[in-house]
Amino acid sequence: MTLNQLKYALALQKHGSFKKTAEKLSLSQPGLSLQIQKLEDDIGLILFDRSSSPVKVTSDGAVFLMRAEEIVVSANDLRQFTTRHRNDYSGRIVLGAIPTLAPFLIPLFAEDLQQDHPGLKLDIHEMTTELVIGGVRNGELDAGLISTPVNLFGIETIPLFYEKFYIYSPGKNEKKTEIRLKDINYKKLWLLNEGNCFRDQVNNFCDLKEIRKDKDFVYRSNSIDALVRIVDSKGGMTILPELTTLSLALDQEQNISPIPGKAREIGLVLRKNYDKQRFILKLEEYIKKSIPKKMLSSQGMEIVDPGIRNR
Amino acid sequence: MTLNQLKYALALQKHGSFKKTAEKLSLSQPGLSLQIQKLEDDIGLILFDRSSSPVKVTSDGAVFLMRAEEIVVSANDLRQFTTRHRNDYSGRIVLGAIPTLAPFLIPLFAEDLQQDHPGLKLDIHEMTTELVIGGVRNGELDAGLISTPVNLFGIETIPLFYEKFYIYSPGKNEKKTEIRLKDINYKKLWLLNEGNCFRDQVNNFCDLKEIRKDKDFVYRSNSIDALVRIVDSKGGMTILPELTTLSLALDQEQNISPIPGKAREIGLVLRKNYDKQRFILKLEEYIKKSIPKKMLSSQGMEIVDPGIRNR
DNA sequence: AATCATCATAAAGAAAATTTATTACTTTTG
DNA sequence: CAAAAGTAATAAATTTTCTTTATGATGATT
Repeated sequence: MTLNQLKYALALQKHGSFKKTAEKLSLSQPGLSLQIQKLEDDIGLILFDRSSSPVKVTSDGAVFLMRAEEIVVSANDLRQFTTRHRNDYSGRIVLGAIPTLAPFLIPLFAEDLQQDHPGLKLDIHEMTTELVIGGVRNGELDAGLISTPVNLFGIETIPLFYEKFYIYSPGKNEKKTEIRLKDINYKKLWLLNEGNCFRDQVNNFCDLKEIRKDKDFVYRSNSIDALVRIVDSKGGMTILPELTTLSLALDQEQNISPIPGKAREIGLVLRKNYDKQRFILKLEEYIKKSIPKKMLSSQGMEIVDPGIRNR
Repeated sequence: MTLNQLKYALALQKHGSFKKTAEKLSLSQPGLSLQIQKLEDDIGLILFDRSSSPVKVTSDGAVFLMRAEEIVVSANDLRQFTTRHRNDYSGRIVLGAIPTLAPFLIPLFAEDLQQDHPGLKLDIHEMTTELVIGGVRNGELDAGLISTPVNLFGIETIPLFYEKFYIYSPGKNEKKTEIRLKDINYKKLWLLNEGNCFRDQVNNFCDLKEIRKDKDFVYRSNSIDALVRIVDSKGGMTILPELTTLSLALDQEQNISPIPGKAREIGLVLRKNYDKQRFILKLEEYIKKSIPKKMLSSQGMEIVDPGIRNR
């Protein structure tokens, strides 16, 4: 007794002829005939009296088909429900994101996403990479936005886009072209607090040991914005990820120059086989839609390792 | 989305592990895995989170499976209903039967049938073959008990058993062995009224033209019993079908001798593909059960044609 | 780290559904 | 009454689907 057999029998009841019904079902006449026979055989009752034309439902058949119809209707309802539900993203996504990314990325897509899916609540927490991963692991977070690659047990990564590194140094900047790493004046370099993976990544291509520990002014921050403000007022330079530069004021934009050949990868992390995977894929879609297209590929640049140790 | 897939998914929800569930379903683990994947693919929702052990139902899955369960339960109910209904023979069967058969056959099985199926009402009408066939054709009768074979459009025949012919002639019967046809004394032969197929059949092997029309006593009857009673009182002889002889009194049994090599076939007739076929098959079962076993086969005897003209 | 357990994937095999061709009945028509 | 037409059943072949065996990947346990 299969759902199809029930559907066939109901159609036959409705149309009254094997031939016509088979056509309606886009099925051959023997195909229908055989399935009806199989059903009758299975349930041990004769459903149709084929002697008359149109085919007549037997008394047994009438009772059976009444109940069969309920089942088929329920099944159709359920199918409808799934297609509706498939496009329904009502719910809450709790997201962890690193501070060098969140304030610049979230505004790019949050508006559109909420417009298209009003039922979807985004709950975003700024935190370090380590905390993001911990949160994803223990289920406090539905997903994380961090610099990848990571290779951890039970964690799945979806790469999103690639950010070049920029030097920000205001004032008398002679050549607005690409700057070479050796041009960096470590004595005047301001960087994020330790614990930020962005600082670790910078350490991959700058020798931060050169930074003088005996500066007369120290400012510890996890915020890129704060850093820029410091540089603007006190001079010197800092290093910015690409997304940051998109929201700079016009006069500030004068002060940036790209560091060639290197980029960090930004990705979504989540538990493997995750419950709300469907939601996260929707998130991915909207993030990618909001990012400048050229940032979606690494364009052959070296991906700077975020230095997340395994396990 | 098939009933089986829904059943599988529900079982998986219940048991929490693909391996265990597959065992319970007597299915291989990949078999189950594949079917679940197919279902998820079909409905476009992920039902199970395989990352944890035991496997966990997703939020989407929980809603889906709740509704799926209703469907599966309904389907199981329907199946139960059919098996119960299959053994339920409540209803009425309207049966036409020829007078040379009905009074001797019906008592043999009616008791048992009604005992086993108290809901079944037998409604039996004695009538000629012609009327039986007409009644079956136009639906007034559910089936008929007549002497077969018949070969008529829209009429199906189920052969039941074979009756030998007996000569009944009381008194000074010398040889109780088989009698030869030429021994028949036509002047003393009593027969049924015209219109009875039994008379027609006798006509097949006796020359009824020999019967004197100018008898001084004429008795027209459709009843075998009446005939026997006449013969008992007035002498002479008659011809009886085999079933009749089963209910003769002991002293009457002395008076019978079989006519060798000839028999009439008794069968059920009904409309082809008939609504209540199931009931008729049950009837067949009980009739055959009640008849002496040797009568169930024709044993190489010539089947005397009941002379039913086609169409 | 090595073993164990569980699920996914691939390929082969078995079973079921479906199709085309044909036959058997009836009904309709000439 | 016979020939033609229409409808469903049956047979055989084909396609599709389900299921199994074998294997690989991943995460938990020791």
